[in-house]
Amino acid sequence: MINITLPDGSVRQYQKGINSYDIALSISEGLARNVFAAEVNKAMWDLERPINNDATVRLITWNDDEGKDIFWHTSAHLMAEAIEILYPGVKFGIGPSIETGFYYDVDFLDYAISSDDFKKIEDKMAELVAQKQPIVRKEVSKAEALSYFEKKGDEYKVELIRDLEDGTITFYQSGDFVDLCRGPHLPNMGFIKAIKLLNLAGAYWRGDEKRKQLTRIYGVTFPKKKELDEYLLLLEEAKKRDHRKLGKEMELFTFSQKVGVGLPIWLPKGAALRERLENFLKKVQKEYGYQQVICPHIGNVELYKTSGHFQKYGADSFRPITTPQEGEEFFLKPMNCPHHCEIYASKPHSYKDLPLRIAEFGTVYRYEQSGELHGLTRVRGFTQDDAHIFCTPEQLEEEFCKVIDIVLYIFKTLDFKEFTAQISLRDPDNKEKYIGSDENWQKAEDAIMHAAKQRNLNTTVEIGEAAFYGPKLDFMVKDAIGRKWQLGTIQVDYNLPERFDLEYIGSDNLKHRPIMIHRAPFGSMERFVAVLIEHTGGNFPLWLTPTQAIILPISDKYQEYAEEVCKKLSKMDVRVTIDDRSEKTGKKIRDAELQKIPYMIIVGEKEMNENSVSIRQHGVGDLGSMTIDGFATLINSQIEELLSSE
RNA sequence: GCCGUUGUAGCUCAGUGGUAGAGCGCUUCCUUGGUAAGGAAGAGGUCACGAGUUCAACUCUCGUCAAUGGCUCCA
Repeated sequence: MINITLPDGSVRQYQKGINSYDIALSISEGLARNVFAAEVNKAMWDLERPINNDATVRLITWNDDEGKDIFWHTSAHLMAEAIEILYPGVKFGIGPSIETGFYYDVDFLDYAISSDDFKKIEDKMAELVAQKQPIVRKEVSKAEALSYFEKKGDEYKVELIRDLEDGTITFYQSGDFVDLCRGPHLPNMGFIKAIKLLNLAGAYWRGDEKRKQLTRIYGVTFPKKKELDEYLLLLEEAKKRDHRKLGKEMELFTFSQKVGVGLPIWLPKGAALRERLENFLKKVQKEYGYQQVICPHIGNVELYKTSGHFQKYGADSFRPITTPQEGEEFFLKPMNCPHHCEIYASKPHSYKDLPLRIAEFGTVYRYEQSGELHGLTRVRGFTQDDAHIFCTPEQLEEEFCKVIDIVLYIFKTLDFKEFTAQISLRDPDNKEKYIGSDENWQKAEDAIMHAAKQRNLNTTVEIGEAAFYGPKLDFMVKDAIGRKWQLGTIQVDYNLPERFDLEYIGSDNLKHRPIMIHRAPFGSMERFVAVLIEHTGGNFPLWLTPTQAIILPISDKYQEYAEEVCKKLSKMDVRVTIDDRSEKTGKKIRDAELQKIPYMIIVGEKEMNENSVSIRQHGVGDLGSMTIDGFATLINSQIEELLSSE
């Protein structure tokens, strides 16, 4: 007999050699039906693998993250099996599960494959599911593994096996399809009740753009049809919120081929929205002791040689601008930091001047490969809500905390409720990738960790993701439908102060090197507005939205009164327009609702006589009538309440 | 940059080797209507661009550009 410890701490006795399925069955039949695999002494095991010693066992179902991982990983095998049957001779790369679903990289040889083939593959997968094929694990020696795939002619698997250690290699077989795989897997394919192949893309073998490009097929599966339907609905919802679509519909921004790809053009409504965001941040920053500066859009090549950016990125930048006579070279500004370093260097500093916080909405230009461009989130010209803080080592942590406070205030104001802070540290085994002394790195990393802890941030740590000049903290927010976006960033930099030879006189009357903090709470205006559009679905908060209210006269007879109301409200800082078309009220309401305008003001005979307005709220309905002043107060107090809730 | 897909009216999209279509929007007229679509008429297109095949190309082929889904990249 062996002792099995379950997650609730209870210990049960079983015959030696029992498997996790039978353990599940001994608990309940329902559990046994739903269990995929088990965590045995912290390792993931297949259900049917016998347990011969005392162990701690956690049964894994769909409700566990590991369960989804197993489910989708098995689904990748299922798809590969179907593909192998339909396209004999194809070769397989890797086929992992991903955050939602799975993919498999396939070398389709001479087969021409397109999304039209998905139906065929899905049908074959369903057919295999109906057979409830068992998935069988087999331990093989490295020699056996190599010989199998060499014989099969699959050089990708052979390459993978070469990197593995003998004695750790397992195969998984379903039907005639055999794959190199660590597992674990579902006990059989019968669990996979709903299948959808989503898209198809090129993907380099092992992510190396010099190597062969395989065809990657993405798919998603679920244990219940209903869950697939819900997922597809979510995709629909995401499509509706797409900032590129809404940005066009709401006339916020546009692109022009003649102006150039990846160069967003802000239309009046979008520009006004952006300006409100900028003013909001400027006001906050002023309270935190920042000073605004303005720098030119180009910089002499020497500036970037000093900063080191020329050496690192010069070849991948827009080509330099040269003067016709003197042969000077300028680069379009790809970041604001070197300019700001020169501002610091423009006069001597005492420790009493620090921290110096200089801020700029700085427009920068970066060459991005054409295939990278995406709406407002990846562009070639954008404006950073940038600032650089020059401080003493003693001030670093406090300054860092203050930046976190600004970011938290912004998130709160803009209703981003869920977020995590990703702390990127350097890879200690790869120190040559970074510059600066161990001591400084240690100090900077400690400062970030302490600051994050002090502000109670929910953090994740990524080793090796630091910038080459220092560690950083990036905020990842979850939007209203659960998608993750990277927004603000805070970085600690020991490098640029060194390169620009920046210094201050300390209390000891000696020269010291300041530390620089780079920070952009929004990231960039473009990216932030894009995320805001997708987060709100275009229903911006009242203080930001382009049009806060629209006046709908019941008929042309009340046009004059409508104009009077419009004038009065505008004077009280309400952004209001009039729908003066000769349409019925129902039509005007419908259009205003579709335009996502927060308030509709209906005026007719009754309102004109009473000198009042009838209000309808977007997505809510009729709010009844009130005075014009009353409505302006309603709107302005709502905004005030939100913006003063620090 | 690489692989796949797409490109028809301002927008969303049908369509065919033989004179270019719908809905919405726009203009004009009728209607003056009280909380999600009143009616009629009209304007609007080098079918992304360039070559080729053909008696004939928006349609087929090739190329270019752009958008798009990924990959790689992201100071």
